[in-house]
Amino acid sequence: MARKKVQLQWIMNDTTRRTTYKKRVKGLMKKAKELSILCGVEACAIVYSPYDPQPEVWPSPMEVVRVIGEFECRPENDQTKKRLNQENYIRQRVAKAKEQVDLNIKELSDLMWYIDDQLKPISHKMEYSHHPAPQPGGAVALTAVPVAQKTPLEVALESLENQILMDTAPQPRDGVVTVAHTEGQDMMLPVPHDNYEDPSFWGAPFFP
Amino acid sequence: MARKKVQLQWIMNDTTRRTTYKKRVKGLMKKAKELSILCGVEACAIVYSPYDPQPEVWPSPMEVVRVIGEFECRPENDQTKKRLNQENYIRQRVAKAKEQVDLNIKELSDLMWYIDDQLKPISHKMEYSHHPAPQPGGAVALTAVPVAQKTPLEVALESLENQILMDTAPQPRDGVVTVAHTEGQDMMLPVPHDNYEDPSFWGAPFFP
DNA sequence: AAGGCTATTATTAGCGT
DNA sequence: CACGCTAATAATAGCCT
Repeated sequence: MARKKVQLQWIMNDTTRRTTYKKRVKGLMKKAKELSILCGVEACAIVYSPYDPQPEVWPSPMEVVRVIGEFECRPENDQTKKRLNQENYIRQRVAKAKEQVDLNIKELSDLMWYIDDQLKPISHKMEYSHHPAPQPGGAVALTAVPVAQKTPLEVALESLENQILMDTAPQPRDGVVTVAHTEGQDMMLPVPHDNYEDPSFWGAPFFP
Repeated sequence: MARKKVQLQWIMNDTTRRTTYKKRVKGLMKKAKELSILCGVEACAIVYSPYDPQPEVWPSPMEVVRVIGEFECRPENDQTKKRLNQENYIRQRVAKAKEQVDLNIKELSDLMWYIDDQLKPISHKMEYSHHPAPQPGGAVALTAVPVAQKTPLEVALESLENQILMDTAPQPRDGVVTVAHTEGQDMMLPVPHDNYEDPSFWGAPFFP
């Protein structure tokens, strides 16, 4: 839709096709995301292509599998109607948001724990006292201190972030291969990060 | 995209939401079809909604199942693991988690604001002083108080939750039909939480 | 190939029927 | 509610770096 109207047919030129693919996949995922948010519906999209080793998906591989499951089982879902109640809605919202926050905090904690673990064999002499291994679900907040303007959580997060980055940046660590993952909900974030190309995975080096 | 720019957030008005849903699902499917034809790639889209007993799919139920099959069988591609090193991974993880937490907190705040707004016309006499409308990005944390064992955030969340439920439960509110939608970001966490069905949900009444 | 940058086309929000 | 009609916004093809 631009400069020239394009015919709905396979694009012969390789470069053009690839470029168009990249642009449109992005646009499609955005549309899916918008539909989901605007109308509060579940949705998923999958696109295979010779341009990416992994299929492009939305909202995430995991969610796709789940949504797919529902599709394949296709049982009458009158359950959806049960949600159409304001009270339940609110309850769910609160519960979900709470879980999310807890999970994110736990993630940070575990992440730090993992980093500590990774650092030990590298530098036994280091003083770790400045950032004791976080206790699942607690350590993060414990580092929080009263500060004007900023919330305790923000302070805690910044502190945690600084520690992690400080501990990590200095020494390059190989052996543990990792990747980024694509995220759904990106559109929610003002920051640009739609370009992560790799789906999830991470064998799970640190979660028990 | 028309007449007026719409914010990326759950549409409160039932009629409007349904109308938008119908239009956008159609548009999404069209986009999927175009992408598939123009670039010669396989793709599929599934959208569940309380408006249709059967999910909206493209290209066809049968094709969807087939495409899905490929996706589920897709083995991990080790090449993707080599793209990023530990440091970048960590940085991204931290940034992501931090953003998530911040967003979730803001969501709770806005949710409370919304509830207050909804309650006003119902009970003007109520004393809202016990839970002042949250200030975007700050109120939640501000309600936190030092408590042993629990983190300030947990306390704040519980407090918020109780207030919301307390204010909501009593009076049934209809008219505002809602549904959940699935969100991505789950894949970030190696911890098991496949059971969360509607993470974020409610677009973002707060994102600029 | 990966990003900007428009000129254009495509999509669609708000209305009216 | 489903449709048709536009005004506006959004997506993006073709170029250039």
